Amino acid sequence: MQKKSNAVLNPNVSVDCVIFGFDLEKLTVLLIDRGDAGAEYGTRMSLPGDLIYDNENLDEAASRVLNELTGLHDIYLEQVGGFGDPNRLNKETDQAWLKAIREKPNERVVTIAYYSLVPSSDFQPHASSFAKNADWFPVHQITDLAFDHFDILQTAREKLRQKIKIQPIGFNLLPEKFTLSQLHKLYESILDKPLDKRNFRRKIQKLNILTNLREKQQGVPHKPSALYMFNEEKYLELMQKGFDNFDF
Amino acid sequence: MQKKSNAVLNPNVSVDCVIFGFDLEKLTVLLIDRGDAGAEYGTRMSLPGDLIYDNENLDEAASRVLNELTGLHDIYLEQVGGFGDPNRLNKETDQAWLKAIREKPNERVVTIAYYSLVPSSDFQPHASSFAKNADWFPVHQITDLAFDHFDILQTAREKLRQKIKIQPIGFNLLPEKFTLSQLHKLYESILDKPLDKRNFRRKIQKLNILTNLREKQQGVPHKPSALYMFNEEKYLELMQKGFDNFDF
DNA sequence: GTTCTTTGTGTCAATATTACACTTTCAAAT
DNA sequence: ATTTGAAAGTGTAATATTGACACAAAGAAC
Repeated sequence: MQKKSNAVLNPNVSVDCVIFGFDLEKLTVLLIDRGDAGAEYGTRMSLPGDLIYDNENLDEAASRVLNELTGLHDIYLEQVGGFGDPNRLNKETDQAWLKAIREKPNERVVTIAYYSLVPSSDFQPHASSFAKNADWFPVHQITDLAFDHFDILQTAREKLRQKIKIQPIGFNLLPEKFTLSQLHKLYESILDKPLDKRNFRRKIQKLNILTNLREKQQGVPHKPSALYMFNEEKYLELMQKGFDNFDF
Repeated sequence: MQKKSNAVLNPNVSVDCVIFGFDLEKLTVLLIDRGDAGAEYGTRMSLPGDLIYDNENLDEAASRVLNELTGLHDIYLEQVGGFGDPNRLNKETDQAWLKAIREKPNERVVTIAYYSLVPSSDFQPHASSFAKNADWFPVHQITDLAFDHFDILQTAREKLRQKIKIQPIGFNLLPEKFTLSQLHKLYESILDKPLDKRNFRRKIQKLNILTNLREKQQGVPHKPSALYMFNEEKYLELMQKGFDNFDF
């Protein structure tokens, strides 16, 4: 899934990825610091993205961008949609930067945005040899980004909110073993509103898609929590019975 | 909103529109018959679409395509997403047709799909001077289309199903005055499943977004139905109170 | 053993959902 | 004028879901 031999970049179409993570407290996004001097901090940061190759489809292009940045494979990916304002690349600071990296910096580029869900534990920028200028940022702290990426981010958050009400994809953001409190916080972070603890637990338990590992957290300075796993089998059963609403 | 002066077509990006209608019985789609001899009936039909101009954004391009075909303005439009398989235009019959109409028939084209909702009464192809080769087809009858348009259609139907559970956009498919039975059938057509009459009525009435016009149908050979209008004001009130689920 | 912190649990009232059948009103036909 | 056919319109009871709410239990740190 690296750059393909003989493949040519299409000058008019790119993909951009909103890579969501969860630090067990807040929803985060993986951003790249372009490091250009002219731009202010906010607009210096951008989503990872690239022009597409002429022999790859859009999902493949998004997977590639994700893989080139993080080294990860088989990550949850969902399309957000196309963004194609004719002036989306025309901010001065963005133009300066494009001139440095693109053969044809003035081409109009329509981008297809994706979001992906990565267990933060699977990718720690500082420990990795990839992507020295990439890092996780809490979504709440982000107020501006390069190009139209802030807009893309907000749209991706909205899609994620919608999606999680229909499918329990949140598990893709958690380590394999997790506590109900972590899951609770994750739902609150995504939906951006508080959820009653007891009601949340009742509801998620009734779905019957969690396996209680009968294991406890170790070394926490308070009552240790039970650990759970997502049970894909039971989830698929549930879906077959025609379920379509998690509705938290 | 006609072709813009000095504007140039982008060879790599198009829009395609899934234009939904409702004949008061079934959900329909506006398709174009390319009329090419080589292709079988199904694959001869396509969604209306066009390459984008370099100075218009994606929504504008979709509105333009819709307007050029139907003459209509201010129509409900929603993006479905990007479709970009490298081989999406490579079926033989499609290639033959592209050679007849495009300057560069072999260019790779990524398309951004939209769906729109049109009250069928607002556009009758036969009565119109536009689009002599376009017509409404019941979505259920469609088994194949040109390019990847069948795939696009199915994705658009799914998006519409999702959307109507969250926002009462169905009114865009009905004439200004409509009966509860028509609304009922519309929901059944979109969700593709039967809904209990009494429960449907109770639920939609409780939302309190309909105005009873205190008028009756004329000339029907059975008990005439009361006529209703969608009340946008009350709908906006409802939304502000933080409502997000119609869930039929 | 005291303190701090987080886990984990139940009930009740209000609301929402589901399943289900008969009467009414009109036009058309006789 | 009466009958017929066809769709409109209406209520209830049983069940399930939601939302609001508070305190005891478990462990680590001191």
